Amino acid sequence: MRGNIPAATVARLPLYLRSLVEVAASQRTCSSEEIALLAGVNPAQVRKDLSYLDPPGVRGVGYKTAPLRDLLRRELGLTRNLRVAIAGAGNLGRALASYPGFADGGFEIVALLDTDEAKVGEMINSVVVSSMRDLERIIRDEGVDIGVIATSATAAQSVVDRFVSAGVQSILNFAPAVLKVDDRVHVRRVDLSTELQILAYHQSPTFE
Amino acid sequence: MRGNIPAATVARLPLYLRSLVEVAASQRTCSSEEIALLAGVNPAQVRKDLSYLDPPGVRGVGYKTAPLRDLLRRELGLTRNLRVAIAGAGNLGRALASYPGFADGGFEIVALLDTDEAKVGEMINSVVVSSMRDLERIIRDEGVDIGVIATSATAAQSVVDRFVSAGVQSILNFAPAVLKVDDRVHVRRVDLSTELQILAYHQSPTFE
DNA sequence: TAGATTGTTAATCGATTAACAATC
DNA sequence: TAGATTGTTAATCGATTAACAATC
Repeated sequence: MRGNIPAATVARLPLYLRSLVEVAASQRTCSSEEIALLAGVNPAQVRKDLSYLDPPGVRGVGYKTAPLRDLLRRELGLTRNLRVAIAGAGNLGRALASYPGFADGGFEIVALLDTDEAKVGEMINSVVVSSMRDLERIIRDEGVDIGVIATSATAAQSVVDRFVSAGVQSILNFAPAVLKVDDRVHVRRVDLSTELQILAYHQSPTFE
Repeated sequence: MRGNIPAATVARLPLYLRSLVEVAASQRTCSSEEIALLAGVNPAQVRKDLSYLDPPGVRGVGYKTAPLRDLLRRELGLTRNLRVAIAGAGNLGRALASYPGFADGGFEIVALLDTDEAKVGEMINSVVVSSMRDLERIIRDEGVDIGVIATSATAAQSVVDRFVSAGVQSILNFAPAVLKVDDRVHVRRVDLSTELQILAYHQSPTFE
């Protein structure tokens, strides 16, 4: 049942989970149509996506809200309290370390690393900045599951190489760079300037 | 020629542009294979995508680097110096205001808004924080093209409604919420906790 | 039973890519 | 001319969604 869920479906599961958390407060069951409305997708899409997970759905009634929410949490691995290290304690790294959505989702920021020794020892949202030199030791000692790259584009590749060598298999990359990694490593790219440029396209004078 | 470019193609243009800026320093021409390697996509994809733009390609030789770079800049609308307002001067809003990739891409942050009057007047990267109450006036006076939502999820919908009413047609949403807007408005969602949750999926014990 | 909604199939849609003719 | 690489077609692949049988 696992491992063959399409990537596009996996990417929508967090959206469904958010919708269910919202609905769970007031309803014991909810329909694919309600979930779809909150998630901004097609109801058939919701049913198809959920069907991969053997969901607690009852024909003619809907999905049992709380059990479906819990199923999604389990499937996404959010019951495991994953440990996150952030490389780069610049403005972005600091903002990420303080981002409430991370802690809410069961993620724990266990390290914030920077090459600037002047920043080492500084406290940001109850995480102490460590030296980038200690990256390997920290990953091992802290049992880091996920690495976040909030460094410059030039530093990004070497940092990700060190993360991967030390055993980190999941990377969230905020640096404006395309990282080259082993096929087994999962990289997700969040590229702020790319996003703005895509919006800029729709602003072009010739458009519409 | 414009307006019928597939969304998936548009989303890759910034990646090609970045590759070309890199290559332009040392090469007068470059092949689809070189661009593909740097952008992390298939060479046929590159040729197909560029073919929508009537590119400066020469069979047997490659694309003329500088003209192609400039064409991409024009197509993306980066020659227009677009004006950006950021709603929310929390950690994320501040980090965005200071993000070098924005200024580099020809985007100008012209406003940073917050409901907290204590923050009003504060200076962040040469932008003064304004009161959220003045949103409509600022959008008009400053000629804002793109709105960035860096508020809480609860405030996001009302802020985007005000942006849209005031004439902003392009929105970059960092709030963990699905915004409901008119079809003509372009919204791009950057959801940090969703990205982490997708990575978490690949960390699940049952996976692989 | 009538009404509702899931689960699933099959059709549609769109995006990716292999292949190759055009041509520098 | 031989070699290279674009531009484009057609095949493939995968994702979305309409439709409906199953069933509460």
